[in-house]
Amino acid sequence: MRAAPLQSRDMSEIETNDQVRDQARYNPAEIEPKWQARWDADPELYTAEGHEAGRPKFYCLEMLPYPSGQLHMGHVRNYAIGDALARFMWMRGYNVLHPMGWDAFGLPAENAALKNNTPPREWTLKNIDAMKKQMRRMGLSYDWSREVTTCLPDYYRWNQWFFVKMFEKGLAYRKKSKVNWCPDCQTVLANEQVINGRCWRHEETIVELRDLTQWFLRITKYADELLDGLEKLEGWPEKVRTMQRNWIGRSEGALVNFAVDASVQNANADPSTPLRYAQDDTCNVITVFTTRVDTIYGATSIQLAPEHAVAKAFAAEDPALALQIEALLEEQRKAREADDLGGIEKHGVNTGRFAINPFTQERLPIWVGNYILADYGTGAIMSVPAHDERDFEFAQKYGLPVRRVIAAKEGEQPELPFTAEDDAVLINSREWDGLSCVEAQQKIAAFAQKQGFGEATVTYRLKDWGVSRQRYWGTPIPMVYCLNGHDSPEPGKPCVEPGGVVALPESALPVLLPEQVEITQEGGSPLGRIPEFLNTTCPVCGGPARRETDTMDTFVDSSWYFYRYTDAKDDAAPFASEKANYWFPIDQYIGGVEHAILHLIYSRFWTKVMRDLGLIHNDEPAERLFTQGMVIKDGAKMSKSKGNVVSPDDMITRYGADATRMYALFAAPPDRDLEWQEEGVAGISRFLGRVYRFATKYVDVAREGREPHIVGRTETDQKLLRKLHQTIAKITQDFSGRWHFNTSIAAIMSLINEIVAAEAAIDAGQVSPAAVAEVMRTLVLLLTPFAPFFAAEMWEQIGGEGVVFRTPWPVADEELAREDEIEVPVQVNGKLVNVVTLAAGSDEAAIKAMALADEKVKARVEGKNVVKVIVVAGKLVNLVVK
RNA sequence: GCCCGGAUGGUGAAAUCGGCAGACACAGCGGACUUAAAAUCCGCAGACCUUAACCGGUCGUGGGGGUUCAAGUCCCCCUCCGGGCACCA
Repeated sequence: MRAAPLQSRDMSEIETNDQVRDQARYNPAEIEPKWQARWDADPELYTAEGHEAGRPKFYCLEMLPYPSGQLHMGHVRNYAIGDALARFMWMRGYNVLHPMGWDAFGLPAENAALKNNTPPREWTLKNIDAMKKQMRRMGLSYDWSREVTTCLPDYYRWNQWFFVKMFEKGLAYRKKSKVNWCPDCQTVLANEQVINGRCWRHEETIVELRDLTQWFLRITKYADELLDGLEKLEGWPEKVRTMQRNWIGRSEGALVNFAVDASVQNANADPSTPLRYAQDDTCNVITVFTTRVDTIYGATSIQLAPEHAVAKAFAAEDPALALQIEALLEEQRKAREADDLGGIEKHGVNTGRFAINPFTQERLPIWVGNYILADYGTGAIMSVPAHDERDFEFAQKYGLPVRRVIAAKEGEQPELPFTAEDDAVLINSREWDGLSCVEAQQKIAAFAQKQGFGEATVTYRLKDWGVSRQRYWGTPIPMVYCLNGHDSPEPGKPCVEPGGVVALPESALPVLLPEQVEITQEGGSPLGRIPEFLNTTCPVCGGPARRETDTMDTFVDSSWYFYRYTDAKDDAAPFASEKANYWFPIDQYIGGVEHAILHLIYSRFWTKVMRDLGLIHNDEPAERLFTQGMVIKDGAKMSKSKGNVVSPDDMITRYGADATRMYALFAAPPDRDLEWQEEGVAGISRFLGRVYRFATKYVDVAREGREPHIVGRTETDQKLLRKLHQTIAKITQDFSGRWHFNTSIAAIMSLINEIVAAEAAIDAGQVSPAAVAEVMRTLVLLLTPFAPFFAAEMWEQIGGEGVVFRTPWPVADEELAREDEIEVPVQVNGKLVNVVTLAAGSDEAAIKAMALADEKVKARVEGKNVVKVIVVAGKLVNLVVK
């Protein structure tokens, strides 16, 4: 399918066909650059005003892209949606903030540096330039005066500022732990960046676990607030809220201490030892986490994760056991890599040791199980086979006793394991017998706490956010390690303990990323290889110090960028509170669902931290969130590897930006996946051509008709205006409701079909110029959010005043839109028989009479009894006959 | 296994509150214009049966049941596709 030939009218005069010569061709290749040049020359065009504007504000935001250098169709779709909304809101009289920026730190710049020997900064800025050109070419209404580029010091210095603030509040801390390591990225990843055991950027790459000391942000401190806040986010898709709920994974339960049996080992075991976690290395007490402490009388063994400290301690004294535990560990590791942790068969080893149930004083065998996760709860459980499916499976396999402690409902004999807890009642639990499970959970936990060997607790799946990255192209973490050793346990050696870590004062910020750096394949904190960067002085004692060489996760950048838009040039603060408080929360955030638990949970956390720092008032960043569907080609997501990528530039060259954008909105509702079909873009281009041809033909009529003369309306006038106002109403409604722009555009097409059908009537003088003028003027306004170049050109041609997208959105006149006749389908026994036409507003009796008088209906009813007549006003009539 | 989506003509889809299923397009077919083609304009178009043709009829929104005067839409069961979570104690 080729585009319409981009020839001018002059050329077509060579043709002999008069009709072709009369009709001006729609030529986006001429129109779009012309308007783009005018708009680019007017930096004020899309500038959001301050709060003094006196109009209601509207913050419309699309997720900022990574500057890869190329827009893809997903971007086009995302921005076409956002731009339509922003333009609509402008026309509705809102003070609109519609900014754009660049998520400009990250690994691809380093990879490109290796490949092309181009410094990351240069490569990135060049890409930004190229993509900005593409965006301008698309005609997007961004306020470029607020552009944010996260890799520039005027932005990332505030990342550092926030980091120091968080450090001071105890929200940023260093700890050694098992972390996810991507061998491809050569760096650590946060939990959220590991998808099914693989790197979020490398689908094929299995993430390894390494023990490293890393910086963490205490997102878990806000776990409950992040969870509870989801309830109030009614403008967010339920899907995203559910994903975040799952991710936070709040679970109420209890910790209980089981003393390791002193008669076998550890004579000092003391059941009242303070509660401890698996990571601790003393081993005379095992703390288990359970959500079913009510079943504690049914516990028949203790199960430890293979990595549990107590298991390790036992292994240290027993080489055979050590080998077996090592094997279990290896199994877990393999299963994790195969992404089938749930699939491995449960088994374990008996350590030969015992732990004492503090409620019964019973000795329970201690096992190490391959199904126990070290990183959830305490890494140790009490096994209650009667009331837990996994424990049951395990107990069956090893012949461990199964002891029932929950009664079934009366009359029921459910099989074990019996896991229900609703109105079930305890048995075989001594003084707790007869209590409901829920009651028992509370009372038993309270009792354990009173006795000092347990407590009620809450655990989360959510872990603190690991933000250290062993990479160059990111925000330097603004911390130093004092070599003088003040606060350090061993003077003269680098401080690695919390006491020796020093945050840089605000005056020392930003810590600039050095430009002259050798990027190597190995990664691994290249900053450590630059002495000028590494060596510094301690801001506390003035002695020699070493800088932190890790950089921050790039998700830090995107966690608060949208606040910076409100005050992008501020060099005294990340932003002025007053400005952020005017614009926030974001009224509409639009982006892909792939960020549901990455960016979207981090930025909610960051907002809460900023609120607690007193910078802002809002609890949540965005009032409403919209997640658009993917762009598909030949049934698969567009990707280089599948070779099904359609280039936006190519589309724009062939069909124009307007047609490309409009197709992205027309081909499917925005929340669904969209199959890209080039024929469809050609169709939209044809549609615009139809409008163009019609409009240019009646330009003079439209101009003349602008003079208001009071004349009676002809019948065709009425008809056209009715359709026009119905269309206004339809589109206005689509914008405020479901955003089904596909139907909005269909409505405009339908309107054009009717207008073109009336062409003969117009030529015959049966349509008044005023009506033609109103129709044309309004039609152009309706097209503005979807095809801004086209609308601007048409607006100019028909003599519209001012800038088309600052012209008020048309208001539907209900009176004009009302049909004077209605068509009422008549059914007999639910089957359509005929459609009768009658005056709008006819009462039920009139509709019924009309229906019964219809010949076809009569024929159907002949000789039968009309049992019932259902008249639905304005909808239909159904006769029930026998 | 659990939790969300989704399944409608040859294709993308529409039907927003239970009321004419298939709007609007794409592809296709027929016609007009043209020496011809492109472009453009007009028209046809769910499937099947019946008919020379008109007329007419039956079926039809993944499958099966139900509620209702009336179901793509509500209820129950099932299949398939996409996404999320998953030995989370």
